[in-house]
Amino acid sequence: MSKEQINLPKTAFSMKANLPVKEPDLIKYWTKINLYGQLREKSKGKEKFVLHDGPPYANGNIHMGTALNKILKDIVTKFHQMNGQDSVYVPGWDCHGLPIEWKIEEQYKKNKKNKNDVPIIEFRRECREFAEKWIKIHKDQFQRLGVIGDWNNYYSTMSFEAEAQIVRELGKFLKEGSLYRGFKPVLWSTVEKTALADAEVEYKDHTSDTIYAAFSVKKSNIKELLSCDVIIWTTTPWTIPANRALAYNKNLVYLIVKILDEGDFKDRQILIAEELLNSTLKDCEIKNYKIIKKIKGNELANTFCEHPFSKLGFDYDIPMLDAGFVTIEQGTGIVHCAPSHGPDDFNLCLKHGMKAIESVDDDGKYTKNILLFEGTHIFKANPIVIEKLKQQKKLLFNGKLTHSYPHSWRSKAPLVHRATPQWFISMESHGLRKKALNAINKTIFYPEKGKERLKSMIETRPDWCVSRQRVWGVPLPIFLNKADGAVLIDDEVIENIAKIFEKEGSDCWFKDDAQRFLGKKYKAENFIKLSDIVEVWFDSGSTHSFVLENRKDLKWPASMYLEGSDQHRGWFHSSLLQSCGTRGEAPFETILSHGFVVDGKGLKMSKSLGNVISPDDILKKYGADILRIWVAASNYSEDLRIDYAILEQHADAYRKIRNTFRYILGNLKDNFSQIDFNKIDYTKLSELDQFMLHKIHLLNDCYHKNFKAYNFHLLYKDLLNFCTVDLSSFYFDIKKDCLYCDDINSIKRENSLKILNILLECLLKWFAPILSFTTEEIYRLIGKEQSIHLEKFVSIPVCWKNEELEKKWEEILKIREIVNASIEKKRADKIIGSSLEAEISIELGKEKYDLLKDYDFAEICITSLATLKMSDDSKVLANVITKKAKGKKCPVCWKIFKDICERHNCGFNGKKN
RNA sequence: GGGCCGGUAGCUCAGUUGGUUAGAGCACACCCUUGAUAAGGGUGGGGUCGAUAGUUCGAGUCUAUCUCGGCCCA
Repeated sequence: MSKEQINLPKTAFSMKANLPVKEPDLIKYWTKINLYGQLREKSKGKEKFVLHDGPPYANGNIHMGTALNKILKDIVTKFHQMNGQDSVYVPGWDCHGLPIEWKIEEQYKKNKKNKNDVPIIEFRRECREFAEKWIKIHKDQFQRLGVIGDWNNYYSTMSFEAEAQIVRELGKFLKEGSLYRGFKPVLWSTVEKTALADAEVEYKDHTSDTIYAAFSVKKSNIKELLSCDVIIWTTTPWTIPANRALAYNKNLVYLIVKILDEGDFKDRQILIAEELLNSTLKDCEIKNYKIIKKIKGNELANTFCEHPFSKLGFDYDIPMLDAGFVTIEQGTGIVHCAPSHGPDDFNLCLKHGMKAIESVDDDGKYTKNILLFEGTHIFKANPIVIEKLKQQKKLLFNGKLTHSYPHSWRSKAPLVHRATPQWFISMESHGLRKKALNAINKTIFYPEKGKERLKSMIETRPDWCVSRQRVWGVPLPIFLNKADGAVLIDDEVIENIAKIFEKEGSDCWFKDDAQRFLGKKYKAENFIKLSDIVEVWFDSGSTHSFVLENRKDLKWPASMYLEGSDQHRGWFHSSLLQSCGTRGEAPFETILSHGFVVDGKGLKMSKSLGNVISPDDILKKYGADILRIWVAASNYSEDLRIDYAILEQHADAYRKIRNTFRYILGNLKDNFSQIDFNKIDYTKLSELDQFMLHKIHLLNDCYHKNFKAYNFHLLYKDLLNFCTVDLSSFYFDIKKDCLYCDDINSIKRENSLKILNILLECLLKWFAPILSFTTEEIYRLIGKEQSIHLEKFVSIPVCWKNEELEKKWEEILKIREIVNASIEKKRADKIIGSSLEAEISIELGKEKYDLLKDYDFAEICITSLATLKMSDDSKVLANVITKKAKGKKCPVCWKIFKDICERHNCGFNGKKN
């Protein structure tokens, strides 16, 4: 039969992808051939591109956000590798910190074990094992996504090497003098004499003393304020002795009110927020009053008050400061600030150069820093404060309030905010803020808006608190002189500690004698060894030093940091500060930040909404390549939506791409032959083939332009459109006739196959960074010796660009559309079915006719016959008349001829003569 | 509550310095094909550009307010 005479496509490349089954085999292949090793070997000496991995926390299964991040990193890495660079990716993990401590404590609880009975060393060992366990799990999960990296030599913040380097890095700040001892309020239990983390706090009802206290105005730009008392309301009267400032909100409206009732405040003027007037009057039982003046909040700038106890020795200025945290929910619209006793207070005062002091000791007693109250327990101080306020005629009113209040989850005792000794890195003392802002200016951000975001955070952030009163972390390598409390600053000691940590890790800090760390120069008996640990953001902020600088295969600074947009506050931020403080420059040249994964409606994923999709679900149902398409097709500069409808759409697109490959492979019978692009005899090709080469050139240009701007979603869209519009519905559709029906030795057919070979190579390489598995599957199928990921991008000869030809073919395509519409009409009228049943006549204006008269529109429009006529009307675009073709159908090429099909020389009996 | 970012067809995305009737692909519907066949081709429908008000001869684009959502902070 006729089927034997034609060249139908044949390929081993299955239509069904079956990715969940095939992908793991490809991962095994990559491991077997040591792909990562080969990549490094092959790109020795090439320009390095180092995407430095932001370490995920070694805890819990990966979620969509992590998957997105890793796939984006892999896509970027592969692009640069194929672009001819040595693109190195070393994955890492963040291992110290509270969340892991909690996990271990949780296990203790289950086993009825008391944490305090467990030696620190034992506890830390369990934390380390926990982190190790999750690194192993993550490693498999990340590799399953198709991520290529140095999985055998990953980095971790708990490696001995890392712990040692973190000590050295801290040493630099210590030596410089920007690391200083200060005080910062933390939630403190006076019963357990310990600080508590947020998660260890329970909120329950507590009855507090409340006071309305008066701060007399000392200096102000507003005349009427000079004889006025600023009224504050607080539930912690015991913090009044530590007061240093008053906070207002510049957006509120305030009133000066004269009190007419009998009492301490008769005929005195008070300042409160307009919106809180009524509630305050009611609370304080004020009946008669008069409003004197209305003041806008912003007019309160540069106002200073005196402390209510100023006559008792508290004789300092109390500035009024603008603060966003002042609201009209409760109180008077003016908030009393004691920097040692509240985080808001602390931050606001620090911003204005007022640091917290040690006002209360471990037991809860006032220190010598608080006049009149030294030695008094804060929980017994309220009545004394109230009494003294009364004496000074500064108490407008006092009462009780039952409200939600933090308590310790263990002892159930009420907690207080208490300034404790902490270690800070100063933003100002050595110009850190300035250095960091400078470094931001030199950094390229994708998308650009990231720059402003990071900048505004650095501009306003307070000093960096790097100490934690915890155990699972790198010890703060600090000794204090017992005699005068001075910090020991000595390079030799730091280096000695680092050397010891390098050898055996930092556990020894908690069990060995201090003398071991001090060396021979100092006597341990004269020093106090700190037991604080370094906050984990300093750990991960230091990765550039123990990863980028220490490894020969990497470079400093990194070419790129790539993380979720939350890391402007996190890793981008801490790395920038750490590096600017120690090296004066950012550890990255560019920053790429991506949005968050949300559900199909744009809502965040949560268990309660039931809209959570895990990477594992997708891998099982669709495979990693579909997930990778989702990443590539989404605009990462905003939030990325995902649900099963969206995934289904991408799965459809995948099928289209897969079938594009299948068509090519089928017609090549899986025999790919490498074409030297520069040796193509361009002039011997048909115009249609030349047009395809031009399209390839155009697409390649856009591809590289989009890759350089990291616009993957535009790049992917171009590729997909090329497959559907240019190839499937145009070039492939037309070429079927030639490929199936022309003589195997015909030059036209041979040339077509050349184009298919070129297309296959281009498509494989264009798609390889995204469809890492499928392109490799094809590479295996066509018998390539090496992995696709070892290849470089194609280089397209400039001579393929042919704009004149493009103009002409754009016209032809327009005419083709008109022809299609005309054929469709006849089809709807049931006159014809297949387009080969049609014969068309096209009438063109003179100009177009002259341009196109030699083109075979039967081939272009896939009809049996096409005639061109010149229209009398020169303005006519194209008039098309479609008729049912008369004659008989050639059993080989299915075209309809009046007499015989010359190509197949057949007399319509299905046999060649 | 504050800061920043965003809302264009069912979906993923385009939309230059404000300027014709807001585009593409997919999905959908209908038709064709049965020699890419759990494929392929053709045609078509679908948008008050989050809402309102304003600036302008003219607004998806500029301004204000609101609303919904996200991140960070509190």
